[in-house]
Amino acid sequence: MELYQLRSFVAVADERHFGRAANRLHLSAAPVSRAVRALEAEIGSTLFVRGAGEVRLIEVGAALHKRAAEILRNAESFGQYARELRAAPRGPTLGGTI
Amino acid sequence: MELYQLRSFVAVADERHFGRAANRLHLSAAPVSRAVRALEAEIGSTLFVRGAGEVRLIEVGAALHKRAAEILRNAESFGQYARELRAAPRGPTLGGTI
DNA sequence: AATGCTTACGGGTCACGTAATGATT
DNA sequence: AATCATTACGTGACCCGTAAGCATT
Repeated sequence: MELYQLRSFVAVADERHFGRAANRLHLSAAPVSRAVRALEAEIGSTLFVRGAGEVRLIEVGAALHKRAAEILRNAESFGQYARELRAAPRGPTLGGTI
Repeated sequence: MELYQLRSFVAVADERHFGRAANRLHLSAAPVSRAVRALEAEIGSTLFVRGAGEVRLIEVGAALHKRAAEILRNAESFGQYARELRAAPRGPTLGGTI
């Protein structure tokens, strides 16, 4: 499992549409579909029902959506925090000079 | 930023040694070094001091280590939770039949 | 000289985009 | 017919391992 798969999963879950999810990720629809398929294969269960002109989360997918979104938020927060620390890299190295 | 980079970062931080981190990840030392280097480049700051026969986290690295480990734990938990849900996929689809 | 991190190099995997296909309205 | 997800196909990026380089002890 990799973050790019979770990004596609969450984007589709939010947009309820593979095309819009792809636009949001600056990708074409094909890799988004593949990423979700790969995640579903790894999990062993589908996450969406595709049909009726709508993409909808099934129960398993809805439960995992919250967790996936949390992981992505943490990952984004990680990068943001890192940049903040870089802006203020005051203080000695851990354990003193090496 | 991708999970494989965080895996290398956390492994090196835990082991304080690129070689042992590589063994733990079933990789050679080279890709571990590259993954950490890439993360450091993306962040804009080094994370370790290499030298004196020891690898040690600097302050920035220590702060990010905790966050990175948490992300990896969440990612692992995600997979585990997914398998649990697959084992008991009872219940209707969200919003009823499509 | 020995240990260990890093960089160079070549190869194989895989994620991407375009285009064709299938399914549904 | 139109829309949309999926699959096929070729290409480019990139991650990996091996090997050479460099620093420190």
